[in-house]
Amino acid sequence: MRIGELAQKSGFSRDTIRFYEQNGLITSTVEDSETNSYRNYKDDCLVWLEFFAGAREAGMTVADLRSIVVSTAESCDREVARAVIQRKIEELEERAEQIGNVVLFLENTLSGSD
Amino acid sequence: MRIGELAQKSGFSRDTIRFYEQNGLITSTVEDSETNSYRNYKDDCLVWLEFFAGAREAGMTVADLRSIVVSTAESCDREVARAVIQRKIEELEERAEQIGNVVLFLENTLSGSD
DNA sequence: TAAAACAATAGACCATTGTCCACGGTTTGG
DNA sequence: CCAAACCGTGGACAATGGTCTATTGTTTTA
Repeated sequence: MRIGELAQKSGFSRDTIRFYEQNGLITSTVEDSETNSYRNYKDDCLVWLEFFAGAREAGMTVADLRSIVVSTAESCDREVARAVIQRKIEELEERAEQIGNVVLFLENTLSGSD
Repeated sequence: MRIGELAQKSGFSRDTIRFYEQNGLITSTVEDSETNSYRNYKDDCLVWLEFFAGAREAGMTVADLRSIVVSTAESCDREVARAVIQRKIEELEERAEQIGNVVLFLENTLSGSD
């Protein structure tokens, strides 16, 4: 599919998709046979983008996402991928714990304001 | 206390503390009686900074923190403060949920890579 | 009392994460 | 066939969250 369709389906702007592609988060192909230079995106780009949306919300950076994408690439060692992802999971769990602490602090602030 | 002590105790750099102060996250006083223009920070600045450290980790922005600080100021209506903080708590809980989703996706990626 | 350590201010500078714009080429609908 | 809609590229611009430097003044300490 072309970028417009991918943008529409994923909810990201074309600019953001190009930005992500420039940063190695997704890849596309350009058919030599074409007279244009339009990029073609496969369905798995959409799957990744859907993941990215949640992951960014969850506080992962573009660099984090790139490390995950790279680690899951064909060429990559399964164990390496496993380690990278496991590390990210741990970071997220730490973050979730931190959120719990902050919520407690805020709830305490609320009850203390009585 | 002065900025150096606050920096040492809080773990933030002096620059960051000044940045936070410029952005209304903490306040200080300058004694007229002093020959210098050194700022004095009260103990509650340290409490706030400790909170900020966790809150930033949890994904809250400086603007978020300012809204909380402002809402808890003496001059502010208790109900307004309550509403602001309650809203932030909800945002954090949404974020925590999002993190849960991302972790699931990643765990799925791991098991799918077998 | 002199050097070292500390402080204030202002402004430059940096990475991150996009967005917007101008320009020129391509495709598509009517 | 023509206009509208689409695409690519490159570069400017912006907000966020700091960091670093230069300059000048103050305090501490040996």
